[in-house]
Amino acid sequence: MALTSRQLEILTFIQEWVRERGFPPSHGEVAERFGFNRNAAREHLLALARKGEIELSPNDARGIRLLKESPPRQFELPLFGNIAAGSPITAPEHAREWLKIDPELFRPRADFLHRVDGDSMIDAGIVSGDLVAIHHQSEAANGEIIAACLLDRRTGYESITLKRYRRRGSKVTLEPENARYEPLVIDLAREADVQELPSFRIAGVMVGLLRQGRS
Amino acid sequence: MALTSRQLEILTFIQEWVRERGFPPSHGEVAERFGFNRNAAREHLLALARKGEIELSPNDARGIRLLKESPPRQFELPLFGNIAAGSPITAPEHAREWLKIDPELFRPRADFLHRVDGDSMIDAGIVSGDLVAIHHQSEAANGEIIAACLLDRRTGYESITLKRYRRRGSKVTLEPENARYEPLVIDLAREADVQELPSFRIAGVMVGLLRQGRS
DNA sequence: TCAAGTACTGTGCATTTGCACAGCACTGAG
DNA sequence: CTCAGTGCTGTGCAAATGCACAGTACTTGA
Repeated sequence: MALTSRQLEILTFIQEWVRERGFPPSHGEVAERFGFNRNAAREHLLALARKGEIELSPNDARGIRLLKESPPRQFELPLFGNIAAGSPITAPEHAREWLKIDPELFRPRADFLHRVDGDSMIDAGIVSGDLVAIHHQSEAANGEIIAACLLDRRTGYESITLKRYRRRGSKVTLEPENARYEPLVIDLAREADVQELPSFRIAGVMVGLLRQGRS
Repeated sequence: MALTSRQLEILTFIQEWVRERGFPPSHGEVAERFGFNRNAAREHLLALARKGEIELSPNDARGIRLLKESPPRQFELPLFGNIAAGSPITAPEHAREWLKIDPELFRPRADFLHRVDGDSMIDAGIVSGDLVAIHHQSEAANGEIIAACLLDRRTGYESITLKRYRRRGSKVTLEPENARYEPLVIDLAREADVQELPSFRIAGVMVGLLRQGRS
């Protein structure tokens, strides 16, 4: 049986409510949202139940179950910007936004996304604006693309850049994938003593890429 | 913080309850299940909230949101291979596999994924093995990257390739993004009469890209 | 030994909630 | 014209619900 436009409005409201809060609204909350009586809300719910859209559990507060499109609560991944103050830059609180994407889509699991800025990795097929999926780990194998976390000692700000990682002894090379850019060389031994060079740590390794757009 | 065995029991109970009924249990229902006081249930819920397993909405009946575990059903997209018999190649039945990814992650919505084979689009940052998200539509603007569906009249097989689309009058050019490859030119006017050239249609336009892997 | 955390019982209370019953106005089909 | 269905208002109530406060008992790490 087809829904009226009013009933569809109410069904949509319930679906959104469940997605945002994890539990269904009460009669009163439906009524408040649409500016009508609690009993009107109840009758709408009964109508939606008659039409097979929802199931009502009698006498139970918020006893609404969505039947058709099971509320698609999805996995989400935090997207981080380039710069953040303090430690650690990849804490969930610093997330700019959350994208609905299953972390298990990547192997190993992705822990966060990082938006690429610039063309320094273009020869690896990574263009500006791409979202790189990162698995959080503090070590990497030679040749892997990593999210490197660089600390500017003067300002105290951390920034994340994508680079290909190579290490020989205490010398770490962060290589761009673009002939027009120079590799960054960091000596971990010197780093330990002197406090002048930008400190560096591995935020994670690249496990995938997401591009949103037509080109 | 780790959960105690009792807390895990209660968390599992809530998860099962939500899966079976579509809404969370009340304090009293938790208490009834385990045979203890309503207030004991409340304290368990507070503990689970402290430990980040759930989120409690104050003063709301059944105001429990499950944070960690997410119910199974997610949006999925069909992944098509390169070659398929008969028409239409992008029918869901022909899907090789389904990936858990939200179609609404892309704008406009993605309808299917296509695995890229070869390096003909490398200058657009699309490498072999990438999964290209395609929005199903039969027309495209000049300069857009499309999934072109080519029909081999001799064998009757269709194949999908990714190309940049340009049209001048009845002449359609499908351009690779790699200097080492030649564009494919199709004359729709001639196409209509003669039956020798490979027929072509637009399967959809590219709306995004997904790469699974470290490089 | 002390403090903190876990794991309960027990009481009481203001609010919320589902639900029932009584109406009213409008619409579209038979 | 009638009837069923939709879409509301308004009142009232018993039960359910979250929550605060007061206790008790056990365990565990400092």
